[in-house]
Amino acid sequence: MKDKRTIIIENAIKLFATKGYHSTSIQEIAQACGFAKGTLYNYFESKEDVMLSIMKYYFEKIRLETENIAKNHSLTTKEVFRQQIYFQLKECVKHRDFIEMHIREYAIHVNEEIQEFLIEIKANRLRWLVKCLRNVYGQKIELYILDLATMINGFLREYLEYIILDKKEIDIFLLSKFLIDTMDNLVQGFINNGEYFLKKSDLEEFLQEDNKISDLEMLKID
Amino acid sequence: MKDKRTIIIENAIKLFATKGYHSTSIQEIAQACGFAKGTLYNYFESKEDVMLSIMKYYFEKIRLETENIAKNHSLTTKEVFRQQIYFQLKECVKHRDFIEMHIREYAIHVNEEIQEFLIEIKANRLRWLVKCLRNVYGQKIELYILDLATMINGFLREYLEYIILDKKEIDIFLLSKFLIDTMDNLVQGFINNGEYFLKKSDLEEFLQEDNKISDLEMLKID
Amino acid sequence: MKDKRTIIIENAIKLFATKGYHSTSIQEIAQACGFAKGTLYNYFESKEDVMLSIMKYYFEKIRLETENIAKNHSLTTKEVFRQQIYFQLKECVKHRDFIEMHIREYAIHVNEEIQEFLIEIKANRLRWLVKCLRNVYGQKIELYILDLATMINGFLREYLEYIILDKKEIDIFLLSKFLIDTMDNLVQGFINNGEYFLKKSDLEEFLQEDNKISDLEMLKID
Amino acid sequence: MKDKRTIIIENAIKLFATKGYHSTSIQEIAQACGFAKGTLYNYFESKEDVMLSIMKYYFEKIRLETENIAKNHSLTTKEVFRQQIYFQLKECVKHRDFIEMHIREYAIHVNEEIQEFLIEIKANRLRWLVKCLRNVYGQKIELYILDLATMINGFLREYLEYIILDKKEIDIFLLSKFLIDTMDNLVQGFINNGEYFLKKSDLEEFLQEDNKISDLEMLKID
DNA sequence: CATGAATGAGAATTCATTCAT
DNA sequence: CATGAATGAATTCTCATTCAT
Repeated sequence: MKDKRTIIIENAIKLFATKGYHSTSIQEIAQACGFAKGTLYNYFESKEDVMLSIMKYYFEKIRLETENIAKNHSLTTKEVFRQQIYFQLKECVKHRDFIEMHIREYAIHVNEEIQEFLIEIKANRLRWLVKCLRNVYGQKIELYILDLATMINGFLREYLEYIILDKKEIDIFLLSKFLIDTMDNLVQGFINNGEYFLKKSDLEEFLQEDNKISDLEMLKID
Repeated sequence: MKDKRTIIIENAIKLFATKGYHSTSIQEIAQACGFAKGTLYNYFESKEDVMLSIMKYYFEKIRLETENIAKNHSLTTKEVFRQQIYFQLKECVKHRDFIEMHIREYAIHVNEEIQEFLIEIKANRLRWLVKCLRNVYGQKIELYILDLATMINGFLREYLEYIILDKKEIDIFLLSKFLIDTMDNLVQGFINNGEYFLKKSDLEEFLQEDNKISDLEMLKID
Repeated sequence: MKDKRTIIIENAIKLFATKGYHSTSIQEIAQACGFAKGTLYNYFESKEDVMLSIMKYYFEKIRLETENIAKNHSLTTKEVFRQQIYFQLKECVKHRDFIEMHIREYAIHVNEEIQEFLIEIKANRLRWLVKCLRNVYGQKIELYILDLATMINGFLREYLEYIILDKKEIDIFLLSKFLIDTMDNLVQGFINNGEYFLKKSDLEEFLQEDNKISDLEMLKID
Repeated sequence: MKDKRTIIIENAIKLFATKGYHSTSIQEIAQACGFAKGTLYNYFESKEDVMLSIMKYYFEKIRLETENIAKNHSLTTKEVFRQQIYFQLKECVKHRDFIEMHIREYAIHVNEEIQEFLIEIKANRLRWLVKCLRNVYGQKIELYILDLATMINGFLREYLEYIILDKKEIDIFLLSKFLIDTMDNLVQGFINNGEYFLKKSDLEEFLQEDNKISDLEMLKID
C-alpha cells in the first residue's frame, strides 16, 4: 500500500510543480501514475489530502535524510552546521520538484489544515536555526539570534530560487561555505555594533514549541 | 470609467490575497464590488486580465509613489538609499493586500504573459539594487555586488513576510536603518574576506536591460 | 428614419451571411454600422426583428425590382418568363449576401413569425411559377404544372448555390436561356408520357391564396 | 459505450431538427437522454463534436444501408439506379430527423471541420451521380452529364422538402419511377438540342477525388 | 434620438468525487 | 482493491436588452 501512495505522491508533485495545484486534475495524476481515477481515492481522501500528504511526505523525507547524514561527527559545531546546510541544499535540489512547487505556491490556499501545517514548518525551522546558531556561536549572539536566523533564511531562499526556478548550475558546496563565512561576518558586525532588530516577544508564537507536529519535527537534527 | 476599474482591482486583490486566485470566482469579485457579474467584463477581458492588471496597477503605483518621494535630496547616497527602502516598505504595508497576494502566489500559474511580467519585475529590481549599491559604495564592492543585492532582497522579503503574513507591528523606520547597518557589516566583511559567490555571467539575462517594460521601470528612482 | 434602418439591415445581412445569425452579435452589427448598440433598439424591437425585417426588406426589394423591369413588353409570354428568371437571378447575385444567408440558414429557427413568413414566401413563389407556366404553355400542361414548377425551383436553387456558395462566375443570361430550353424539353416529355406526380390536393395549402402577405406578394409580376 | 453515444446522437438530432443547433443546449440534450449534463462530455468532446458526429454517423449509416441493399442485381443499370434512388429516399424518410436538420441548417456555421465535411459530402454525391449517369446512359450524355446530375439533385431536394418539411405522405416508389422517366425526358431533350451549360472546368474541385473521406465515401455503391 | 454602461439569465465546459461492478 | 462511467455543482464568459443621461 505504501508503494502506490508513493507513486501517486511523486507523480502529483511533478505535475503540481509544473502546472500548479489548481491546474492539475486528479485525472492527470491518475494518468501519470497509470492508475484509474478511482484508485487514487483508495489511497487519499481528496485532492487536498494529496497535497497535504505530499508536504508531510517530503518534509519528513528531507528531515530523515538530513538527520541520517549529520549523525557521526567529531567536527566543530560550525562545520556540522555547514554540512547540514549543505545537505539541505542538496536535498532541495534532489527534490527539486517539491521545492519548486513550494516556492511557487507558497502558502497556497488549499485548506486550513495545510495552512497550519506550513506555519508549523516555518516555526520549526526557525527554532532549529536558533538552536544551531546557539550551538555554533554560544551565548554571545543571544541578542541577535533572531535576526541572524531570519537573514540566513532569506539568503538561502533567494539562492535556492536561482537554483530551482532559474535552473542555474550552482556549486552547492561553495555556497554552503560562502554562507558560513557571510554568517561569520554578520556575527562579527552585530557584536561590534550591538544592534539588533527582532525581539523574542516579536516571534513568541513561533518560538514556543508545541507538540502538534512532533512526529515531523523537521530538521530537528541534533 | 477609471473609477470602476479601480474598485474592481482593489476588491479583487483583497480576495486573491485571502482566498487565492483560483479559489476566488468572478462572481465573488463582482459581489464584493456590488456590481453584476457582467459588469466586470466591461472593464476586463477575463479573470486573467484582472490578475495582470492588478500587477501592472500596483507595481506602477508603488513605483510612482516611490519616485515622487525620493526626488529632492541634498543627502548622502546611503541616506537616499535608506529612505528609498523605507518608503518601499511603507508602500508595501500600505498595499498590504497586494504584497500578501504576491508573497502567497509567487509566480502563480495563470498564463504566460503574467509569468513574463513577473520575471521582468524581478530582473528590474535586481538591476535597480545593483545601481543603488554602486552609488552607495562605489567601485570597491563591484565583485560582491550581486551577492549583496541578492542578500538584501532575501533580507527584505523575510522581514516583509513577518509584517504582512504574520501581521507583526514593526517599526519600519528602524528596520530600514537596521538594514543599512547590516549592509555595511556585510560590505565590510566582503572586503575583508575578498570572497564572493555570484558571477556576472550567472545572472546575465537578468542584468541586461531590454526595453520591454521601460514604461513600468519599477523603482528606478535616481 | 428609413435611412438608418437600411444601414442596419444592410450591415446585418452581410454579417449574417458570413458568420451566421447566431454567431453575429448586436454589438457587431452596431459596430459595423458605426452606431451605438442602443441605437439599434430605436429602429428594431429585437435581434429577431432585425432578421424578420431583413427578409421583408429584401424580398420586397427583389419583388419591386423584378416588377419594374418586367413591365413593358411586346414579347412572347415565354420570353417574358425568361427575362423574369434572368432578372431574378441577377437580383439574387446583386443581393448575394441575402441569398447566401437564405441558403445557409434556410428556415433558421429564430421564431414562429419568421417561420410563417418563409412558408408564405415559398407558397407565393409556387403560385407565381404556376401562373407563369400557365401563361407560357396554356392549358395543355395543367396536369404537370406542379411538377414542372417544383422542378424549376429545384434547378434554380441548385445553380444558384454554385453561383453564391461556390462563387462560380456563371453567365446568367445563358443560364436563363438554358433553363427555358430545359423546361421546353420537360414539357415535351410530360406531354409525350402523360405522367405526372404531384396532384393539386398534395399542395392545397400552398396553392390557396390568403391575404396574409398581400403587401409583399413577391414576384407577382403580371 | 456505443449504446450511449447512439442515444445521445439520436436525441440531439431530434432537438437540432426541431429547435435548431444554436437554440438547443447541451442541458436539453442531456435531459432528453435522461443523463446528467456531464455524461455527455464522457462521450463527446464538445457540442460541435456532437454535431460532427451526428453527420458522420448518419451519412455513414445511410451509405451502409444503401450499399447493402443494392448488391445483388441481375437488373439493368437504369433499374439499379432507380432502386438506389428509391432506397436513398426511403432512408431519408427513415432518418427524417437528420434530413430535416440537414435541410434546415444547411452549411450551418459551427466550425471549419463541419464545413469541410459538408463540402466533401456534396462533392462525393456529385461524383456518385455522374458515375451512375454514365453507367445508365453511356458516353452519349458525357456533354450534359453535369447538368443532368445537378438537375437530379435539385429535383430530389425539392421533393424531399415536401416530404420532410411539409410532412406530405408521398409514395416514394412512384417518385423514384417518376424521377427516372423525367431523367429520360431530359436526356432525350439534351441529345436533341445538343445544348449544355456546365463545363467540367466549372466544377473541377468537386470532381477530382481526393482521399480525405475514403472511409465514408458515401453512396459509392457500385 | 443617441449613447453605452449595467444587467443577469443562460451557455458550454470542467472536474472532484461517488459507487456499482 | 481496481475501475471508470455517472454525476452535478461550480466556473468562466457571452450577449440581448434596458435605461439613465
